[in-house]
Amino acid sequence: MPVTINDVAARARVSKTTVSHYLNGRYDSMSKETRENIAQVVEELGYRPNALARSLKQKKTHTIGAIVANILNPFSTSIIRGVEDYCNQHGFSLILCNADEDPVKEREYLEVLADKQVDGLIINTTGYNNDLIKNLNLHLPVVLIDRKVPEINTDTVTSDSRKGVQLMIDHLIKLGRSEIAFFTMPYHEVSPRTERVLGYRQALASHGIACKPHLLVETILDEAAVIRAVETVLASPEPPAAIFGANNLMTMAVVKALKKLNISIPRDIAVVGFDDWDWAELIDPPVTVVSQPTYAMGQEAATLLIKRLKSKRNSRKPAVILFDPELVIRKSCGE
Amino acid sequence: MPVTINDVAARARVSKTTVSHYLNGRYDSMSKETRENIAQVVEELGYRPNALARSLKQKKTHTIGAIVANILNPFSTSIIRGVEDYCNQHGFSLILCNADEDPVKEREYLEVLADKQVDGLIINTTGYNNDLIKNLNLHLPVVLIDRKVPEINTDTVTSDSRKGVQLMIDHLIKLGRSEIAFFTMPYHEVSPRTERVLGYRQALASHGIACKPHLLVETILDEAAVIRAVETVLASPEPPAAIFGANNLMTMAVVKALKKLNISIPRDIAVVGFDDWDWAELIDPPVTVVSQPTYAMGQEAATLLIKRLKSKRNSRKPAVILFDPELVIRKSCGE
DNA sequence: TTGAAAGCGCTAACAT
DNA sequence: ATGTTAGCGCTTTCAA
Repeated sequence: MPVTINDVAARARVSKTTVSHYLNGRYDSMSKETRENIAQVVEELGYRPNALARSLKQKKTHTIGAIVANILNPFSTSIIRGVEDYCNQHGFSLILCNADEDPVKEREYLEVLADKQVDGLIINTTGYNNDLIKNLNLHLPVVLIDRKVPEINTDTVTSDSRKGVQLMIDHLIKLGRSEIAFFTMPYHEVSPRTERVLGYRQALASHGIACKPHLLVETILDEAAVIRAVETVLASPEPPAAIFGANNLMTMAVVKALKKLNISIPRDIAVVGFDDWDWAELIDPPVTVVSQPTYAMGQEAATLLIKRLKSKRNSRKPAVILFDPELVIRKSCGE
Repeated sequence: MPVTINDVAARARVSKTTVSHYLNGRYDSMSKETRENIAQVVEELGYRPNALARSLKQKKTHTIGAIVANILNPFSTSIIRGVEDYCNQHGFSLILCNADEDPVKEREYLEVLADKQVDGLIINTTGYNNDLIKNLNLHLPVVLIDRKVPEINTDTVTSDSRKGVQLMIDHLIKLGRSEIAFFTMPYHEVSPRTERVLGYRQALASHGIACKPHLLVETILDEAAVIRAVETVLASPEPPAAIFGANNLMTMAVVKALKKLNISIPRDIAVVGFDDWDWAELIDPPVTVVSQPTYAMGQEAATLLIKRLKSKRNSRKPAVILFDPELVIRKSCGE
């Protein structure tokens, strides 16, 4: 049986009230002797307070729940590192959940986290549980990360997708590659995807180029599916001079597909993408990307959340923080 | 104020005992009417039981804590996916923590998880908190993953590092590359690292080759440090024909270093590594590796833990599950 | 400076 | 089939 506050109180011959005071650092309201006495007993017994009991009473768990869309994506893990570091520095624990791009799983996690009475939530949402999230947000602060949801009026941190796409399209056109295909996952409902598609159209328009339907390709992130999509677009009467992947996973899938089809990058076609990651430069060829400051985004999300937790009443109105993406030029366009 | 079991009881005009029975599915001990009545009230009020209160009483949280050494490592995340899937399927939540290779952080997380009364622990340990882990293991089941600790007598799942290294060395020697450098992170105390070094010596010995001290290089996983280490070994009187990275991160660091130094793989030197990951084949050149079945290892760890949680008394004696690594031949040796 | 007592939201004997 | 009661381990008035 684990030792409880009663055991400590008994051994130290004081009431559990006093022990509680000690545990909560209210040393001024007890004699030096009792304090040292309790300290010693705690040490002897290896006593640790039961966080469940404490939280039940205090109605605070000092715990934040985070749900990421896909833990296998370096984009997510890098954000999480930012969240985590900030939480740690400020005395909060993190419960990390992986929705695996599955709205059902996401819903379950949202409920479990709420049931466990987390103090706040950081969510990289799938976009299909807005009702629930809005509801939870009535009782606890929520910060949305990466994917914003207009109908949920809460702190959001994301990056400027349209600007990012524009940067890249400008770059490609400067290199003379104006026939640009954009490869995206199904994008309805999911904000950065929608915005990147929008950004694609707008950026082309800004160069006086019309968006050709066959160059805007929507495919799931399945190896075979991407290969088929690549083959199709290359076999079209007007094949592209570059393929732009909507995120890192799509970009890698495209590179894989091209390799499998024995098509040389950048000789036969250029490949670029949204999102950077540690070993992007090791890819053959090192791939030119638009990079988001993921770690900083994670830190910012945690900052916003904890600020809200510390301020008595929900004072501030929701902030939407937009980070600036950056062009990282490597070799996949023949630069 | 969130709604409690009392609110439900009041509205349904029954005692909270009956509500509790309802919540726990003991429908046989209540009339159809009360059951439906309660169901409706629960629905109306959007009631969800407070997991904290429930756990405090039951002394079960149905939650497992997992600590990984480094969440940025695809090796860790893939294992976690396995753990997670299995936990989900069996009604357990997962609290995931990232020790970031830092024993101090690891210790904090171990304590937080224990304080939160998790039912069990899955740990990819740094190797520097054995005392604490041993202690926690007195009260709750622990499964060690990847890194085993002889002094902690508990379920462990790992893979056969020595066999893996042997596989790779055999392969290299068959290709005529018998001067093999082994690049490892500092390895004292950390079992797979120690075993891989041991495997390296033994595998060389099995081919009648002595281990040359300058070819066993120990370096931290820092970009500059690895570059220096690579330069040093290449400048030695007897430079290697291949470099073998002790894990995926080290292998990538070596590839990066070689690129920076403008040394061609595999023409000038071969590079191979332990651990596989999704985009290893996209690297230039696609790198030949020894692969561990990470997802299955995660599943197995969760299986062992949950089995122990379900069996009344700690019956079985600790199992040590050894998975078989596999050689994945790509192009980094000029195959 | 210390303690008694109530209560956080739930479950589980034990009645009835 | 339903309710009364005690209590999980802690914090927090309120009194002494």
